[in-house]
Amino acid sequence: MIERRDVFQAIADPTRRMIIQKLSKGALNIGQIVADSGITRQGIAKHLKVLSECGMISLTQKGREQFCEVRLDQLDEVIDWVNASRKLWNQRFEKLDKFLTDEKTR
Amino acid sequence: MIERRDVFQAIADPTRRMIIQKLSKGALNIGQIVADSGITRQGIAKHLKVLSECGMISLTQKGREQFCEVRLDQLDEVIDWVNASRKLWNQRFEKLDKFLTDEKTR
DNA sequence: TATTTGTACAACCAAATGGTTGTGTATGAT
DNA sequence: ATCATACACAACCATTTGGTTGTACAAATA
Repeated sequence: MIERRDVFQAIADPTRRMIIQKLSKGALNIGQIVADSGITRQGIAKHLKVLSECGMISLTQKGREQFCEVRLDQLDEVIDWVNASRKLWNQRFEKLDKFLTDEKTR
Repeated sequence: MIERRDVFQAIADPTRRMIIQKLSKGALNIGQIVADSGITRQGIAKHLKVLSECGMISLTQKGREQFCEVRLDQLDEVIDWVNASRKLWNQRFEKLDKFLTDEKTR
């Protein structure tokens, strides 16, 4: 089990998805993310570390506060993968179709 | 840590993504999935269990063979979540825009 | 019938995960 | 100067994860 750190893993955890949704509404400091989350600041910090390592968020120091901004373009990788799977799925019977067409016209 | 079993977790693992891609080209039995995967049949079986519990694949007994078929429509949930996040992101400055417009027309 | 094939089940393992508490340390406000 | 705030770092913990080996068994095939 190598430590994987990619967007798929980033969005695998419900708490991290919650964080992403919160940040989608605008940048927040850590305390604001913690508020009403039901888990400790340290717990949130760990999730932020993961999100940061995946390039899903960027952090900016501002006085004693740390502002988090989400980078939603990273989610393109997920969309791309899903679309690739669907493309394969749609092409799945093309070979058979081609074979049957050839059969008929031969 | 409650045992989560959802589509996000299903696609979090690279091996499971590989399985989904393989199955996107058409149904396969377990042996065919194992071939060239680099991991043991038992390892694959565990991943198939997860995918099955997430509703990502359906299994059909056929003699002594077990055929796996992928259910790509389950991925809609992922697409929906990504789109929802992006919508929030786009709406993020609407309130501010509205405020500025009101300011100007007052 | 004997053997190979396709699979299932159980136990085991190290590492990762998702939390916690406890402590220290800057920064900003009173 | 004091105190509250916002955070970082470390240690700890139970559970999950992603594999492995080993054993057993039913279905095809020779």
